[in-house]
Amino acid sequence: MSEGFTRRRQSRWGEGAALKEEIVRAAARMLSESGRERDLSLRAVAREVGISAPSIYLHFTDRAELVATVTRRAYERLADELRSTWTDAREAGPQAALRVMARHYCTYALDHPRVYRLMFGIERIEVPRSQAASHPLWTVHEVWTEAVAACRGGDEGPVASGRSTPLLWASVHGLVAMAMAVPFAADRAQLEGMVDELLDLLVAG
Amino acid sequence: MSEGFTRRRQSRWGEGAALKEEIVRAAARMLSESGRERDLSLRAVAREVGISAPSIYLHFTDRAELVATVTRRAYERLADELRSTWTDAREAGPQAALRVMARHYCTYALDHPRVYRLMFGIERIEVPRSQAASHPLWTVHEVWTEAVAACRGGDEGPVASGRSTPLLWASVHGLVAMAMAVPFAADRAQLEGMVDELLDLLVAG
DNA sequence: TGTACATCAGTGAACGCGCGTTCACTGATGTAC
DNA sequence: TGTACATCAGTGAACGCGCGTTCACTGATGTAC
Repeated sequence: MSEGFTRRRQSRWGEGAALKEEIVRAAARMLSESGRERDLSLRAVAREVGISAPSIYLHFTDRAELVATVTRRAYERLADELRSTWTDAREAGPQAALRVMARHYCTYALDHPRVYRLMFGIERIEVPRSQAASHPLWTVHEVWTEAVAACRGGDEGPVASGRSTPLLWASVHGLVAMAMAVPFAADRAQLEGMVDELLDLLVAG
Repeated sequence: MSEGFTRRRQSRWGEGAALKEEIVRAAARMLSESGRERDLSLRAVAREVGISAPSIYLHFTDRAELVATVTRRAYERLADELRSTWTDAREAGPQAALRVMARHYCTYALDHPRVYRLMFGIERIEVPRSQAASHPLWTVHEVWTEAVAACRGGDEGPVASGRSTPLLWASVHGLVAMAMAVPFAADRAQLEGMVDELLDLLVAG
């Protein structure tokens, strides 16, 4: 708290919660953008917002709660983007819309690798059974399910009915995750081609 | 370096390199097993081996080099396991062998999540073009390619020839990575079922 | 067989770092009279 | 309109932690004579 650093103005009475919003947004921004920090540190977030580190404790019980909040937002945002992409492309027919949506999914992942990693990185954050049903992951799942269902029309299709969504989603995830894991810059055009091919095979037109 | 802690015996002359091997093995073990540490720390590895932390610098220039060495080993080991699985199952026919191999791939990932994450986590470690060709990743790729080629026989099949290996591998990766990312314990039987289904579609029998 | 010396394989203590978190506090904003 | 007080929104300094890394060193193992 010393040198050229713009300190945030204190909120007015009753508006203390505004800071909570600023904290979450700053954390999300830091993950999306440069993300200089190894992970997401309270002190770095505080610096970004222009407050002292302990102020975060006015709104979050600990680091884990902040991370959980940011993660939940990320799921919701991804689901929103997918849904609107799909809705917008809907008039071109379900297959085409699904294709556009899957591409958008990849773009989102490639554009926000740290955020995507927070959601789908290989590091399970166990959750009690009671909370599992309300996990924000399901909002993303729901969008995929709707899109896939619209394509299948009835109950036929190359994949058994209950499995087609997870199979499709996980496969697309695999393509983009592998592209991001491999130690060379991702070739987006090639990735798109493979996603298209995958869709052709899994939800035959 | 204080309490009940068994210190390693010093190597004899000319056998200093033995320690290097011990360090790498300890690091790999720690990743495979409990992995209490957030990541892999030099001090934790030193504790495990029974040496002082600075001793690591006798064999590695820095932390990054140790991690790189462990990672390279992991790729090689995965490739070895896949190759021998495939070879062993070969007599049952290429399709069946590929299936067994893909299952083994999933088992490896589920059994060594931290190691798998080191190899294929969503965190690109950029590498200069010159080293890209010799990246240990290719040893794994090679095994998949051979297995897929054996299944396709000629040039026909549902997927365009050059893409079938990456498509298949990345999709299987997606299934297992998603199973590991989701906040509930993975259901191995269900995963196997999906892998089978995927193989049926991508390398039609 | 004994002793001085070279070399190898390591160690202990310390550095500065950023971290999550706690604590007693300050200062700004509002309210009662 | 002024003043004492309550309450809210935040802060500064400190804690203990484990980390990667550097440095000057020690002690064991071998060799020359």
